[in-house]
Amino acid sequence: MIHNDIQKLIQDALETLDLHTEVVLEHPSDLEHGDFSSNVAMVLAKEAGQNPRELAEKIVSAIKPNEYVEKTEVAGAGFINFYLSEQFFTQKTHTILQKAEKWGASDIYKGQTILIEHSSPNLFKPFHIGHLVNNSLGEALVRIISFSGADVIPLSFPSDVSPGIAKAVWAILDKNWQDELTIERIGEAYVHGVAEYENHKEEIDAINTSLYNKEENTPQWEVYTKGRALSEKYFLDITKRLGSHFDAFIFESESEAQGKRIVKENTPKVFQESDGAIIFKGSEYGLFDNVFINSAGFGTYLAKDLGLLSLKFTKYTFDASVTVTDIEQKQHFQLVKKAASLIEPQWAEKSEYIQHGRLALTSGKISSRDGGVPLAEDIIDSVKERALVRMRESDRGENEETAESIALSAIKYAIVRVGMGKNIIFDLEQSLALEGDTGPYLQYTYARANSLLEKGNADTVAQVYDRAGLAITDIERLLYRFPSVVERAAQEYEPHYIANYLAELASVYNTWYAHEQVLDGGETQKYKLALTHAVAQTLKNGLQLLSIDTPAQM
RNA sequence: GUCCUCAUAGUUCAAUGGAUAGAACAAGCCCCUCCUAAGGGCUAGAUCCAAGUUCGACUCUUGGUGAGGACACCA
Repeated sequence: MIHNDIQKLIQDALETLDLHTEVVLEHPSDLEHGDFSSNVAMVLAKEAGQNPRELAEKIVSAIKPNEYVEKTEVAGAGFINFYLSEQFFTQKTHTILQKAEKWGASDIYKGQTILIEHSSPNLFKPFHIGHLVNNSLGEALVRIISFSGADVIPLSFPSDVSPGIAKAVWAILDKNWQDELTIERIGEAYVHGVAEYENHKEEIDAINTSLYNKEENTPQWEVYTKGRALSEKYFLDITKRLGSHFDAFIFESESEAQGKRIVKENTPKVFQESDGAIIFKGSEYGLFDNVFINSAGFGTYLAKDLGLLSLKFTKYTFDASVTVTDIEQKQHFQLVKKAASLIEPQWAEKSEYIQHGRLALTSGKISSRDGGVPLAEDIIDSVKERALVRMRESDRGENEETAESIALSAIKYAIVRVGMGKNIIFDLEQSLALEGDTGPYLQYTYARANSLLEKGNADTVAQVYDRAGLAITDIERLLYRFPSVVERAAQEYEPHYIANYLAELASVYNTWYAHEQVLDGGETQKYKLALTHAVAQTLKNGLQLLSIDTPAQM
């Protein structure tokens, strides 16, 4: 790795000067400042009693020459900047083309099995805009961590028993929809049930009890099984449309039974009885008290999540369990994890709960079937329509499949470009635009590059070494960084590093494209095509990690 | 009330304790008789407030202010 090589060069230089510190090496934020930069001189200046710039000069003159380093210079307050050589970049372009779809992969998680839980639906409730956030980030993490060498098991945890479901089931019966049930009607029924709960409390609670107890051969059970099947199919359809698949499902009904058992077995050791319910005194650990088993005898979502955690361990063997959820559940999971640690320490040690921000809407131009939160499908369809309009206006014509891919890319990219913890403001007009820092911009850049490759006979580029005098481009200064960006995203569970990197790469390439004619028939054409190919490959691999397609044309 | 997040151009987001805080959208202007104008170029515009730590703070600490969330039988 070039990073380690340069680190070693500095380390060796420091030793000859009898200086000792950890060498921090980073990419300067500005490409003008070189390819790598170190602040060692500034760190050491005080204890060495020297001016940072003078010390930096001394270190620089002690650095041995290296074939991949063109020049080393002192800049700013005492930074030592490294400029890589033409030879390095030329070889790198070749490496990228050789590695092809493996370019950017690493083995940092090699030998590890990681369970990633995301996109857990509430059956009987529609898949709305919030689920899009969870799915996009969850799916990106699945792909990134898997590309980094882990064996990933994507898992979903559908809620199939809850008072909310009882409300929907009651409403279906109330509206007499059981014989002609559709997914739309289930959505409407849920809204109706919630609204009518206070007026039909006893009936609905009775249905809830009967569903928790799995009382078959009742009208509600029949409606429930029918609705549940429809809901599951709907979930599988929408997640498939979004590009996700799951290797495992654990249902809440199962985790509720398991969680209840564990809570009872650990009362009063870990849990206490209080007002007819069983609670965990989180307040003794700086958290808060809350109910695990309610006074009706059913596990709450705390018991369900505890049960889920234990079921993961009985069903699978893994090194880490990662759960992707909304930030509003942060304290909920702290409580679950604390209780788990008191029962079986490894449950807590091996589990990690990561949160993404909440999603808020600014302008709500998209119609919503239940009048509240916009549904995932409505949003996708509405962006897709925009893409189709754009296609009609251009001379390349309409393409249904490409429009779908563009719509998904606009939505996913808007979500995934933002850092994990932060709330996401969805301005449907702006976030889902098709221009600027968007998914379609990256796809467009790819399609453009692809078009050049087709015209320029790209088959030969894999053998290209000779840059025919072409000066080092900013494109190359970014390209070789891709694997380290992926690695950082994988280690920190932060897909947005990849999104931002790809946007920067695309921008630099587009600038170059506007000033340089690739297919000029001259000496440099081959290398320029090789570069184009390397950019296309990097965009493709990176977008793939974000679950965004790269249409050949658009 | 207690606890947890967050606060950067008009807007939506970037920025491993580093250099002149970087983009995009919106605004104004320019570029298709050359490879995809969903593109490129130029102009203007920001770190909530106050202390502190540090050679260096958007970033760390403390105290404010503002927004969102969690806090007993919904998930």
